[in-house]
Amino acid sequence: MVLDAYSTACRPLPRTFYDRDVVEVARELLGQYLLRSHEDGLVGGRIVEVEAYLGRDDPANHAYRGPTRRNASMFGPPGSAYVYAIHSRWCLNAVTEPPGVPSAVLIRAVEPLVGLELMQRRRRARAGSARHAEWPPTRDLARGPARLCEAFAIDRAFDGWDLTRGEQLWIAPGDTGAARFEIATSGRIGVTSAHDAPLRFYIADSPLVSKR
DNA sequence: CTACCGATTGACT
DNA sequence: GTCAATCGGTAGA
Repeated sequence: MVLDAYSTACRPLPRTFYDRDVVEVARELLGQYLLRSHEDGLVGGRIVEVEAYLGRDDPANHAYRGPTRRNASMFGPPGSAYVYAIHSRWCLNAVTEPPGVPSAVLIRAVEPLVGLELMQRRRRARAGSARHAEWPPTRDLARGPARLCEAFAIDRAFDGWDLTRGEQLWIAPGDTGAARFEIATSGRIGVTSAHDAPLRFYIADSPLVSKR
């Protein structure tokens, strides 16, 4: 029945999902669905690329030197969002492990599935008008952590948001049965320290990851 | 208050 | 592959 399928697909992952080792959560977030409801409409897609930021001894983590105003939500409960700005753009993380442990998973790329037109309108709105009508191509709508936030209308207002509420912004179970896809691993993108730590994970055969 | 820098992107060679 | 726009966060005077 359609409604059953819809409500199942939209039920948020529980807090226990996030209350585990950050690397474990990062790998298991691959294949789950990121959803965003808004008065303008619903957008959603499959998470295909993530990075883990460790709660201890990770110099690339924003919380490495202790709590600040910006990283406060990383110290909050598992299942919270940590949204930060870089170069005038927003990026989304899911906070993991018990409160006080500042670990989080950066969502780096989503395969757009629902609300493609709305995503494109939002992306074009920021980029301005001097562009070809086909821009951006569907595969680029949410490929990259800041593009994804643009397409999903995620900004500072969602810093600290409870992703387990199932409202406005949440993550729902996806197509994650064992052996559905292979997970590839690499160093994290863009970081200036701990560049080689194997903490980036992506769906191996996806053409939608932000870099190869 | 000022100075520096970045978990990025888009344009360009 | 290279490079700069652009601005919030942070550290330090």
